[in-house]
Amino acid sequence: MKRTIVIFGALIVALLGLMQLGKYVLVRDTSSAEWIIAAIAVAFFFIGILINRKSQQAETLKAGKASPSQLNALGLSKREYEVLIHLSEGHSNKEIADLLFVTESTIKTHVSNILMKLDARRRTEAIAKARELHLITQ
Amino acid sequence: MKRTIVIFGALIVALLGLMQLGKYVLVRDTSSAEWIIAAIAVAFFFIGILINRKSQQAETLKAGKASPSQLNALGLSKREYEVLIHLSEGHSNKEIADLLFVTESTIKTHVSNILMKLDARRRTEAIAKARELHLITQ
DNA sequence: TCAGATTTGGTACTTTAGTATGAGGATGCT
DNA sequence: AGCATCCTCATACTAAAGTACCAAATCTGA
Repeated sequence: MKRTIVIFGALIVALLGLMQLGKYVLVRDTSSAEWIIAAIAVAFFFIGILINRKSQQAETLKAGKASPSQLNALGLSKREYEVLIHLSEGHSNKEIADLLFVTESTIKTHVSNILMKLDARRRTEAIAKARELHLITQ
Repeated sequence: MKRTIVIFGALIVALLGLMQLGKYVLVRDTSSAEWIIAAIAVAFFFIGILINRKSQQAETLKAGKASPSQLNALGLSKREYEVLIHLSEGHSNKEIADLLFVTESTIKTHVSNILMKLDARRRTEAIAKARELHLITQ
């Protein structure tokens, strides 16, 4: 999260720098100014998507209702809990990977760790145990 | 998804329009050009957030859709329902087979039928849907 | 700032799950 | 008795899941 702020700050600085550059370019060549503005617009468009994506991941965590102490007792990390939630929703490893913007490999690692920590041999057993422990609501 | 493309296209057109406007403004006053660029950047930043949020809302909608319950309506047989219960308890096909004194083959057939009738692609998805339909308690 | 935990990702396998298809016996309804 | 449905089981695959190790980049708490 800290890194996001740093990156965003750097982008602001970069934008200001571009503006200083623009002072000399814009007055001379109007057609190239169009491209610079377009680039800035597109860049910020995607930055908006990225930042929003980050914050929505945080919301997903808050949505699940498990106390940090509970997770701590089991040794489940934040990310692992997040995967566990998607698991209980019936998603495949590939689907979870796409939802969290990582590879299927990563999800397999997380799932393996979840199974170990919940002492389960299958994802369905992990879901059942998580429900018993009230890690999952509904 | 089509609408997203249309919206994005409209934004591009709007950007081009702004540029045409910029041709007359920028060349005259350089300091105001900075503000225009900043405004465009900020605007696209939030547009990025909005579009991203729209697409995520659509996914959420698809996920939550409950249809009329009861076994009969779904066409689930008694035996299939029995298997479904064991499924939700986290048992493997082999374990369920032993619990019900039949072969794993038989359980596979039952599970396949359950998946078809619940319109699920995985046992975990079937469990999630069965829970939504209150076929499974707790 | 440094160690330990977390997150991510890969390769190479083994094991379960799930699909498609067919088929015989049991059951219930008319 | 006849027909539909259910339950059972099998074979032969394909597709996911899961295991075991390893490795590197990040984060976090002292």
